[in-house]
Amino acid sequence: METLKQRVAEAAAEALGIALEEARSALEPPRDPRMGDLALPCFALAKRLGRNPAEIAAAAAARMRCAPPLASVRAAGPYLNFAFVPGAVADAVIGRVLAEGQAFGTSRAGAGQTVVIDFSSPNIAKPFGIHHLRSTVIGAAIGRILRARGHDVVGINHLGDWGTQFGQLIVAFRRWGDEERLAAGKIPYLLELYVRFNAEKKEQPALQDEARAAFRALELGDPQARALWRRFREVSEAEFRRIYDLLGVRFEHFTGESFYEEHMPAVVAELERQGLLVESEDATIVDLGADGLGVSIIKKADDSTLYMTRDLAAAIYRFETFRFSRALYVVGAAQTLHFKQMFRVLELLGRPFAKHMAHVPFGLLRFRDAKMSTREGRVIYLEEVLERAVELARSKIREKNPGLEDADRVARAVGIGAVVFNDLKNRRIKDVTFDWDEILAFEGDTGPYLQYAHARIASVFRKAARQPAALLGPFRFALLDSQVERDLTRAVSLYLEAVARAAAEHEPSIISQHLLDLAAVLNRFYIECRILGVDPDLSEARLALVRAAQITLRNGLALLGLEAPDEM
RNA sequence: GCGCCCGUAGCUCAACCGGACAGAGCAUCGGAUUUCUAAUCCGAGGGUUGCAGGUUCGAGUCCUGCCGGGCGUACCA
Repeated sequence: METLKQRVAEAAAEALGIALEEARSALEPPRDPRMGDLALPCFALAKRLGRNPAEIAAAAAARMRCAPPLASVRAAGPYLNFAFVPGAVADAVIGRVLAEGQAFGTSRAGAGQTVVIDFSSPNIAKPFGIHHLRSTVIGAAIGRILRARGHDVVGINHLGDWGTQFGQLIVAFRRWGDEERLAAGKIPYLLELYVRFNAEKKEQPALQDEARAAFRALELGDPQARALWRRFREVSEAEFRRIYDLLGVRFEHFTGESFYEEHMPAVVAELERQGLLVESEDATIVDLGADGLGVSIIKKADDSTLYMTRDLAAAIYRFETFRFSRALYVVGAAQTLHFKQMFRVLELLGRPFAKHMAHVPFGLLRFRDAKMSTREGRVIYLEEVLERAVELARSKIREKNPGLEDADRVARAVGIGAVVFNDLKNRRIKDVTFDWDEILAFEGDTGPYLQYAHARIASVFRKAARQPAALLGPFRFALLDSQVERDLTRAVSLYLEAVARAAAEHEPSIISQHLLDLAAVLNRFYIECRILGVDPDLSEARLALVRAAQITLRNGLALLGLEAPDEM
């Protein structure tokens, strides 16, 4: 495809009298594929020459020699549209996809660059709720996308395992807790204690002081407090790992905030040494008023730390450990100010790597009845959502494909795929409203829709009793000149661009949207074109085409964290 | 109050550096299955892109103001 584009750029540059590079960068795939394979808008040139863009396009079209692989050059208003001879695009793309297989879509663009991604990061002792899905799934997808671009990716789960809330839990457990019930009830039991604490706090405000004191003791290393805290952490981690297994999410580092505890004093001392610390209202702060960022609290009035202190220590630690060229924080948009403050404080500390850190925000999860407060114990467990989705997938399989071997595995892939894709489908900054019907949908723009398109192609190969690997060519791609066939070829070739953009923008939805488009064309093709039982050359060419589309779908789904079963 | 984000069809959303008639899914209605899985496909209706200005050859996209919603705004994360 690149060489085809190069050929057009050369011809266009000559006809228009512009630089080759200019022509190259101006060439774009037309929005409507019926306009051709490439288009060159003449607006910029028209402006420079002070002439009408449509005239320029018309004149250039008349002047251009049109030799294969170029089939036609047409001026359409201010656009110069190019179409290749039938099969030219397929020749350039399909063979490559078949040869590269699961490497199709990967590159070495980011080779030698380490990217650390902080994502998921749930709080221990609390349920892994549906609201943790976003950071987990978006962060994991960005990690896989960057890895596909050749980056060294370090995924870090920055567990919320430190802070006043553990003081609360320690107090609650001492007052009302029971080890046996903890062993049996796990996180829901811890949640129960947490909820009770928050309820009783309303009657006895002194409890909050007690909790603060308990956290203070924890920070000072009180053995009893430590032991309880360790217990909470164990219980939580075991449950989190189970969820990550279901989602297929892996971390290179599974270290919570507490890990940075010992690194905090040095950071505070350095802030002090550089004269950045100010006492204010009994707390210790960095004043960022000059930057319009308010104040950043480093230590509370009682000298205990906050998450800012820990995040600063973590950032420095991560740079010193990984020498990252980029550090990403996949954290909700509500924390934008926190990260702006943090990056600024690091700059003030004279850490140049601050410029290579970025907050990758995403929109809030909201609920229709707006009463999903963890403090009140109203939570939707992610595991429950996943289980329901898998159960629904299982019943669909019973209905549509009763003989399916491996139905359990497929039900898991499809059910979980539906939930995961639902969160990656739209631009991450959009808020999402939790809706059972939507998250459990298997039709329309959904994960199962993509998986279905993939499975249909696998089914064709089964029917033909052909091993995809035995598809050797040469192929007569010139036979693939209907509109759907060209559209499908185009959708496959545009995948590369989608991955590149998704990586650059840290935006998995660009891939999601492209795959939806690809699957839609593929399904349309499937209805309109017979693959088997037609002229042998045509059949081979179509097999190659759908195989390429299938590989592309599978690779894209893998980047998003979805499996692509061969049958469903 | 101030700051940031969002506002596109009844609902949920697309629309790459501003560019060719703003596209999908859901829902509604009507159709397609002796042929490779109907978790699919085809068709129909449905839009003053929140409002008002501005910049530009050209604005859903950029700028200003306003309206609506959300989040944040000192000892939670």
